[in-house]
Amino acid sequence: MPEHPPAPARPGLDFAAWQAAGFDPARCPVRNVLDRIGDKWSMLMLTALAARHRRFGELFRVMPDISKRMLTQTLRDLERDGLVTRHVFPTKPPGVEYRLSPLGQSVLEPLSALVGWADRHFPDIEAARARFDAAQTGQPDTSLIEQDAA
Amino acid sequence: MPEHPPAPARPGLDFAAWQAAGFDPARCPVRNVLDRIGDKWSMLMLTALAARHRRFGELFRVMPDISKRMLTQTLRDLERDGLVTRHVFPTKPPGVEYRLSPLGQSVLEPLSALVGWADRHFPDIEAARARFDAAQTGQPDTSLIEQDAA
DNA sequence: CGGGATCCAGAACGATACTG
DNA sequence: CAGTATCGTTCTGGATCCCG
Repeated sequence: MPEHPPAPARPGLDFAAWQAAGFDPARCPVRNVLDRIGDKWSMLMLTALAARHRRFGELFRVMPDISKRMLTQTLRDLERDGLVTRHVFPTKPPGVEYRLSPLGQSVLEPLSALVGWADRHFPDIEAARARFDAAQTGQPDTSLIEQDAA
Repeated sequence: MPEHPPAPARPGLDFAAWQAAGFDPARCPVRNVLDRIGDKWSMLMLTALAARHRRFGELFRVMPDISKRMLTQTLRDLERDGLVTRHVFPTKPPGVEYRLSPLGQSVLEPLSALVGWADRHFPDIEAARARFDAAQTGQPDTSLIEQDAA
């Protein structure tokens, strides 16, 4: 395999125009959204709430290794961003239920695309990591040095 | 049940089956992938390389507020995972060029879906944040307390 | 049961200086 | 030009205790 062309500018992607427009580092939507769902638990939380609403305690069973602190905080943050709604039942021991809002439902679609990609290509990534790490401990493998500049 | 249905289990989403299968917390593909592109710069880096390959110095211009350290580290991590490839030209001052690998190209599609969602719904999120923060500083707004348990 | 408050360890990140 | 090395800071998240 010689090498892939210098990036064919795939159709349907407006990345070029998007980032060439010169974004403001601070109020970039991608930053804002990624800072939310990019943390350790938010994405898992959204998938946990995708099928149906859950009680606080239920979420512990679904997410085995989360701490109570992070469970609360993640839910608060998602609630603040309008992705989940909180419903309190003033019963004997109080019960609290969390649901995805319509906005939260709408993020499931792009999210499922990413999850699907992760599932399909995770073996590739693991293989790439193994190759890379092996190349570091062994000889540097200079086979991909180019011969001429652009 | 008078309120909106308990999550209609949207078509095309296998979240229920996926997370109900009882994932292993450690080797969960989502965790692994999110730990990579979920950091501060990886996603921006991928979009910067989407249109065409770039030199190291070019990436500074595209990403105004990244530090040299993080630029290097992010590129290394992406290279390790096989998403970008590194091409060295042994010219007078050495030149290094970064490209998306085929694997890296393939992630642009789910990524663009997420970026598109972020762009479209960012106003909604900002509005939700404003509402939430206003409710905290003002009176707690108990209007959404339910009247009966499940 | 469903939290909040506090403390602390480690990871992520930025700034700076030095190198081939 | 394209990094590496080191340091210091900030941020994240886990543990623990307390409360209605």
